Amino acid sequence: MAQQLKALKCEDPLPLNQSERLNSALISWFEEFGKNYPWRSTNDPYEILVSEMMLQQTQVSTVLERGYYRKWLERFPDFKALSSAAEEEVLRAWEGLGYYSRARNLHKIAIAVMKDFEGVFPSDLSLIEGLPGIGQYTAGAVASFAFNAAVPAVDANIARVLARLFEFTERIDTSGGQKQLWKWASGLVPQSGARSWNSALMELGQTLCKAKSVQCQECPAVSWCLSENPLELPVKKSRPEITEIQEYVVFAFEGKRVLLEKETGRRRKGMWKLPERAAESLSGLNLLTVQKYGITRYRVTMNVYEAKKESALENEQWFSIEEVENLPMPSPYRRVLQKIIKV
DNA sequence: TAGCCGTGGCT
DNA sequence: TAGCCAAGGCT
Repeated sequence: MAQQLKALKCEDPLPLNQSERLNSALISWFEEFGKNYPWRSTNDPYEILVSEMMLQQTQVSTVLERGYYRKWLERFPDFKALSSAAEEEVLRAWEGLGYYSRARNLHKIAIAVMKDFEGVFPSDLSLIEGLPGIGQYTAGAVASFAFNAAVPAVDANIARVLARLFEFTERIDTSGGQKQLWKWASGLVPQSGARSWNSALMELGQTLCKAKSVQCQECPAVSWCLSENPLELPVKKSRPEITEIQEYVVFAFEGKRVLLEKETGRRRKGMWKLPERAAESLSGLNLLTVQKYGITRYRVTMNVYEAKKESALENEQWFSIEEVENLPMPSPYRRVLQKIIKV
């Protein structure tokens, strides 16, 4: 049967009968083995959008088991509630998930939905894709999951499955590679049942057709799969080299208040952290603790010094312990404060 | 296009 | 263990 798929490597879409048989094999498998995530048992665009934003570059277990999704929906149950929240509270609810622009964009989307769409999330793909923080994947995911629109949604899982299914040996992290994957995905997505189809394909990549391991003998698509060595696919450029850097911050605690600095740049914007200082200015101060963490392509060693008589610089403010608990703070700094003052 | 943006789980 | 990876998007 793999030969039949081979014929359509160049010619898309798949011959109709093959496409339908693959579809029904996948759907049957998904109905039997697919996991019942909370966002799979709702049609609410808001609940689905929240899950999609949280799941960008983030594993399901993190979103689910650490309670982010449930707590978010309790605190911000719909677009209206989210739109009227302060950004600081929105970021605090996102704390620990990383990529904080996702939270700021989700907040902006809620405001746009209330202001520009009369509180109703648009079902039109191009309107969805025009919202901040929503690209081709997330637009396709929300359109198909919430509205069952017959559109593809190629995430890392589906990209891997398709690259193997079609033995695609070119790089997938280029515009050409992406274009090919989306073309295959468009040809395969059924006119009715796109919601289940996209879920099933994703689930396959998540459970059987994983990056580092495969279970082809369990795979419902094995008869169609052209890949001889699935673990060698997909092909991507390797990650940039990790650079070690030092970070020098102060823990200034006076009159039961802590000095914090607000991030204003592109990185972790809107989050509060321990104030950064030049290394030379710290001589003579007591080194309280050292915290190592990674961020993007850096391996950071954070050196925390105990400051005396510190004065607030630009973007710096004093906060009580109670206030600190409600401020959004990147995980490494929260960890340090927890060690020092149990916040 | 390639670099950037966080964090934690997995092997 | 240390690198790899994850329901990506923006610039």
